[in-house]
Amino acid sequence: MRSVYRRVELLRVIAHPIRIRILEELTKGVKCVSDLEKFLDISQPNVSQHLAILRQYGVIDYYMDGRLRCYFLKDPIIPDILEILKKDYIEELPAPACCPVTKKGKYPGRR
Amino acid sequence: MRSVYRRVELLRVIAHPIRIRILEELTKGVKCVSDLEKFLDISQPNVSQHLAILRQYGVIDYYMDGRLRCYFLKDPIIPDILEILKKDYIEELPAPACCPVTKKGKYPGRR
DNA sequence: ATGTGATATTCAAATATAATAATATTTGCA
DNA sequence: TGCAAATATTATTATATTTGAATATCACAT
Repeated sequence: MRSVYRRVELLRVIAHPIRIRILEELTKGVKCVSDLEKFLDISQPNVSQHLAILRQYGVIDYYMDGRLRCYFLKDPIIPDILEILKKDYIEELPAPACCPVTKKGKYPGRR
Repeated sequence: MRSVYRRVELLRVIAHPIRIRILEELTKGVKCVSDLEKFLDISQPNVSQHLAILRQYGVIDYYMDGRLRCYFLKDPIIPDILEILKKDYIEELPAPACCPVTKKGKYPGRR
């Protein structure tokens, strides 16, 4: 069982609007830098910077096709996370049984 | 279907080692600030700051029990994310069929 | 070998985030 | 009413992240 805390780093890397868009795009298939550049509508160096970060943490990788760098998803956690982010949660979690009551002795395991 | 990008903000909020620990602890049940303070072994104001951030984004909420603020999980996405973070992924994603080949015409949907 | 297209790297400036220290607020109780 | 426990808020400082601009690299074609 992998430590959750080693994965927090991964979350930080994913938790950026541009990088999430890159990852979503890559779930659809291989993309080269200039395609991502058009899709994201940001500067080429900035695309490369984000790709470098994602690659540095093992989230993505690439292969060469001529002079194109073809990036693809590598970390299998990504599709799972993206799926959860898309999921529609309508209900909040059930509040603890004691919740609405503001009296003593209602905090389980204390007092 | 909720927008992924509204959720990126949520990811950013979660993607912090202390806040992840708080959330993990809260999956086990209601906790008050001083209990979290002991558990996390950081200053009380810092605990409150992290709790404030989590609450601000609707991730957690609290009820009062005497002078205790009893915090609990509110956003139902949290247990799902924590579960995925704990999951043990052994295999990388299958590389694209063209991957090892470094020749022209291997980038699907291009050239 | 040289030029060009595709992409990466580096640096600096702007901005955001985190932790610490100090102080304030709130609540129950004597 | 006034004190103390529990918690929140604010300001400050330190650090990290993001972006843009400029430049460098690398691979192929000529």
